[in-house]
Amino acid sequence: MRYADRLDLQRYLDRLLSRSILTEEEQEAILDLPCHYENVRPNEDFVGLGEDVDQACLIVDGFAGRFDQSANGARQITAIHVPGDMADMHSVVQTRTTSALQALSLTTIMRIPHEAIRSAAARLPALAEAFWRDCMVDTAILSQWVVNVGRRDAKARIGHLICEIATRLKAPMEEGVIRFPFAVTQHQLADATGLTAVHVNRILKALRDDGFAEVVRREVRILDWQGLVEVADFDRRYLQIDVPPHDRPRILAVA
Amino acid sequence: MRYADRLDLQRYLDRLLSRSILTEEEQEAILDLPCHYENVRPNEDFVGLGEDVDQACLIVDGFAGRFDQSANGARQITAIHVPGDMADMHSVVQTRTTSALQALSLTTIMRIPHEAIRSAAARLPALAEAFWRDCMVDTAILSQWVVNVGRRDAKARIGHLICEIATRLKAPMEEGVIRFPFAVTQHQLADATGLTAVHVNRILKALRDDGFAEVVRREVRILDWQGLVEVADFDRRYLQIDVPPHDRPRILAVA
DNA sequence: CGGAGCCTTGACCAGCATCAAGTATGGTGG
DNA sequence: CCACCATACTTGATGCTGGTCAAGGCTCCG
Repeated sequence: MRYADRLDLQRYLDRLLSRSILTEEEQEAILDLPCHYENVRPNEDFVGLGEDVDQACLIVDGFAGRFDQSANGARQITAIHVPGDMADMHSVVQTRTTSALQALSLTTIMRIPHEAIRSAAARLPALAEAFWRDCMVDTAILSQWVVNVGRRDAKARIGHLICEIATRLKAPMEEGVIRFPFAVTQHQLADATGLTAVHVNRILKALRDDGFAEVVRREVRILDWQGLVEVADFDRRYLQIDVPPHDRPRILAVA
Repeated sequence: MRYADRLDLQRYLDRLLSRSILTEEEQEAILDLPCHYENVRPNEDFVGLGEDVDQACLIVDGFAGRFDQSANGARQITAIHVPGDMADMHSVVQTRTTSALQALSLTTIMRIPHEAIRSAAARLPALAEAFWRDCMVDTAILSQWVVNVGRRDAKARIGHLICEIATRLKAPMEEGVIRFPFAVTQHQLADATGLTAVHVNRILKALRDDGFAEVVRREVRILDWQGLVEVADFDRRYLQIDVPPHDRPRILAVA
């Protein structure tokens, strides 16, 4: 498995480079991070709530959810992480977790010791800046989730989530249809949108009947992207994908 | 006004010090930040949506809301900032705003040029770390807001917000009652909790009738803290106030 | 003393939750 | 290859939480 490391880290590096400017040396430091792989079964926590962690997790394959619990037992997913996401980079500066990370489907993760991330960030402060910036994109996404559950009706909530994931995965359109694997249950969709599984089922049916999108066998198919974007009130700018280079600030001058 | 600067910056520094370890030199750099004051009237934006900003805003007095808009015109407040908060420190690494900042009541802010913050962070990387960490606390709060609007009923939502603000303000208890000024309208409370102003009014009445808390003339009075905490499902740990020093990681060794 | 904004209350309604029962689907062991 | 089981999905009936619409009252300020 050792050979795969750099390929998977490269995907994370590409993510960083889409928003930050890094020198050769800085890029190399990312690719040299030590790590080890782990497979996580569906509904299994790989980071617990309230734990002290000393590793960060990169999603290699599958989907992970960030779970926040309310005391009455109701679960709420506050983020969905896709391959290439560093799901808890923030743990580097905040080791005590305030939410749990759970695999939504069979998921492969890479654990990277904080120690290695910290020493790289200390040696090359521009890396710390890139990490910080990436965390803030997650925050912008989270902010939109508050809007989603706070102000949109059920159809728009589900539609918005589908649009968001499709955009983050850069799912391509083929013959007018956007497809991507999305192995999450309707119950998990409900936990992400603040609805019940029964109502999610009805809404998916409505989206299918209206010809917007359908979820069949763990795969999403968007049949009418423009229409879905409209009912979902989706505006991709908050995701900050493809920030033009001249809009990428750098605290430290390029060496 | 020049003399007041350091006092107001000291409040922000105290905030940083409660979660990060900073040397004398680093602390001095915070207190030396240049800034200028500004008064903002209620419902006035002091940072617009989609703008490119080159200053960060510290709340000196009053309350500010972070507004995210959905296309159909429904407003959602995604964060409330209290005095001592740097409301948009994240703009240092992300200059294009994805949400607006608006004064909820008559508010005094301090604008601090990014240029000064960046040069301090570049010279003293531990400051960048402290800023990053503080941003992540805001993210943890945001995450709880998703739970709030997604999974709690109206009474718990309002209760939780009141508990959160009381805790962040460190409002003291006097004769069994916790009081603090909270000059926001019921309409703004509705925007923060994903409810309507009419329903907020009814819920406030219910909280009053139940003897938990009341909002009179722009002041909150919590009569039964334990009871309110219980109906609101409030657990203050996520706010990360008073992190013990040994739980404050530092990427860079103390000089 | 008048007006604007905010608060309050009532009547009615809709979106989503809840409860319940039945149907696919996929994995496992024989 | 099939029988079985667990999990997920589907659908219907019913009701509650919170939205909508409307009208009137309070408070502060000029």
